[in-house]
Amino acid sequence: MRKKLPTIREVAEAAGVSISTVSNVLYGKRGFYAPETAQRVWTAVEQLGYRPNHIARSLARRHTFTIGVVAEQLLGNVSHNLYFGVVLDGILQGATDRDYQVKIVRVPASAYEKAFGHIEDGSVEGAILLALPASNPIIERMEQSNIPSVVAGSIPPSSKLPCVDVEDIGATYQAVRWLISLGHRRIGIITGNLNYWSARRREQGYLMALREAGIEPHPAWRYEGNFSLAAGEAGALQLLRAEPPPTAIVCGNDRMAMGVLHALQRQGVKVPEQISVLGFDDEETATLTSPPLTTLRQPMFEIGLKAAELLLQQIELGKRLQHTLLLPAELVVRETVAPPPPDQ
Amino acid sequence: MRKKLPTIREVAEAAGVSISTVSNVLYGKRGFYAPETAQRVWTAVEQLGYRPNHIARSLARRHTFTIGVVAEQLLGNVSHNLYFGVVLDGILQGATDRDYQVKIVRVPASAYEKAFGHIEDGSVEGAILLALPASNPIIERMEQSNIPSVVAGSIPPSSKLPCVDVEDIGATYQAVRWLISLGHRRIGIITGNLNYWSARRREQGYLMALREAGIEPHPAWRYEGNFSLAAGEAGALQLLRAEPPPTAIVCGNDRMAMGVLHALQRQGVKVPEQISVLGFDDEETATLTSPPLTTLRQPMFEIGLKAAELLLQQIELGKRLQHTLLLPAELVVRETVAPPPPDQ
DNA sequence: TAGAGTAACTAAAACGTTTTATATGTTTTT
DNA sequence: AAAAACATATAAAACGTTTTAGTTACTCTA
Repeated sequence: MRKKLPTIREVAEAAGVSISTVSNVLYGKRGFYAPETAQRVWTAVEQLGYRPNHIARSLARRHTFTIGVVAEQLLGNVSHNLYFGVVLDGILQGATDRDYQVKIVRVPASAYEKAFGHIEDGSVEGAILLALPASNPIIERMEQSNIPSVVAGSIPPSSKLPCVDVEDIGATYQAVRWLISLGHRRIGIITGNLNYWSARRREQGYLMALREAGIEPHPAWRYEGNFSLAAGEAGALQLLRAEPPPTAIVCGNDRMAMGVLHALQRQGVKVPEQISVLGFDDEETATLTSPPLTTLRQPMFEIGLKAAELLLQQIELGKRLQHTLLLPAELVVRETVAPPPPDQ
Repeated sequence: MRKKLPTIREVAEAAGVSISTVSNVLYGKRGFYAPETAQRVWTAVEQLGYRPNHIARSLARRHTFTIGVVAEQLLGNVSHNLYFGVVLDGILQGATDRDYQVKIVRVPASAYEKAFGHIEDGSVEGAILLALPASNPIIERMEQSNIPSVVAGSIPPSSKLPCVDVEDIGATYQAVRWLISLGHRRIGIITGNLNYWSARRREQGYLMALREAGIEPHPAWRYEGNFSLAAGEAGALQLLRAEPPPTAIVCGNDRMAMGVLHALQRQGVKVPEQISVLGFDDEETATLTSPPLTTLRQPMFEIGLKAAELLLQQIELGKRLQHTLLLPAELVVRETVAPPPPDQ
């Protein structure tokens, strides 16, 4: 079905020159050619619709101009909502800006060896590990290999790989400090899936702020969720059963915060009068909850963009940069946070 | 930085055989080898950690085992919410199932020629056009080329390309018939961005049902949106100003339906008592609106999966299949639709 | 007027594979 | 004992480029 693409040989023939001439004319630089010759080459190229074969070029130049993106899954049960899509978009931007192409490989933990093959088969000059859960063996595999790599999002702290992420700890720490300054003392947390280090880090920031204020975190104020709506609802119900219940709930992401809001509303608990709620991400629909969600905005697109840039830098410099870039999160104040109700 | 990967030549040397022997042993089939020789090859492979270079193989076999995914952007202003991510996940699934790799190329309408180069450079055996707006010149470009292609989602009806999509027209038609059967006569619509044919088709289904029931669509009951929250809000406000206003509003997607719900609530309009609202997509958060959104569920993952399968079929059969696969949408009845209020 | 220099172009090697055609022994058949 | 068949292995061409190292034919220079 597919017509064979014209090759450089056919162009050379059509223009009555050698193939080296074609190549040299096409990419300038080497050698000097008579304008008339160059013209003949160009018209032959035009006429045949010639386009250099990327595979052959890659082989000859030992340069594929392609990076890989490694993700466990773009979406699924552990709904990281739109995170993957947006970060990926940033990566794509960063790569195409520098004329790199992007191959994406899905790495189910169960088939990581096969997936790793798609990375280590010479088709890719480097890879971005996109928000992988700590359980995925591909992380260690990539570390051992000497393929230039950058992590975007969640990364185990043990990893030596350069990384671009949001400033989870600091952002949560600051936000919880703010809650404390409003008068909250009983502050609960619904974490994301702890298999993701971002979830752990957000909890860490929360704990830092609590400890700093001399508040002992209470186990009944903690629920281990998984970033899903349902986890938010379940978590809210459980935290409500604590005696006394928390006056504020910080959530590992917006999705769970929405679940919390929903559950609280059904229980007749007023937000923010009785309980304050804090999200993370700033999804588009965070403006739509009632009341609108106060949350920490994560610069997803930029994470992808910067990760791509950092990777390309490494590739071009030819050495591993030990670099960690933490982008700030922005506190977006809406209406789910207020001072706690007066104690009775 | 990156150690050179071991080549087949080094393996051959280590095993004391020729490179043809290594290749033949590795991929079985051709020739017959003494078990002892084969063993030597395998251990050499093992020891050196040899992995065939995908680029070189592609060149030699005239087969890249790679497909391209062409999208304008994964997300952005025209927030197609999580659509791209989920469909892409399906594509990835379908491709990896058959051991194909996936290259993804972003095609801003402004730079479509350059992007097209990434597809027509021989690096890809076929392409999936992912939910492109009609305005993107890449569509026509792909049609003219003879690269096997499949459209996933939105496609202009003029296109001859095989396509996998949700059954936009039928689903909307049925749903609007249902509204009519409940007693609605004044039914409004907030369309998606008409640059996307899916938006047009949904409107078409709506019009079919209206005309069939002898209802003349009223221009004041129509708002041209763009799939965004804000468009939903704006649309609702405009439709409310009609005299008389519609008793039901069908929306081009859930995002806009959420905007509608929000605006209606602010205006003190009761849903579904005074106005019914219908969405499209069934996002996870559709359960969370108040009241929970009645909507048409679109099988996004499956669209991607089937598109990939169809493309691989075409590639392997070597001919263009003139196939259009429309997957059914499922009506998910929640609480935003009810019979219209009695006329006064 | 020989050598050096230069302008314009090209042959051939290289990239790392697959695959076709062939070589080299050994065994079996006639 | 020659021919055929078989088992095992390999040389070399091919894939479509880039790039290195030339070559050829002029034109200067001394």
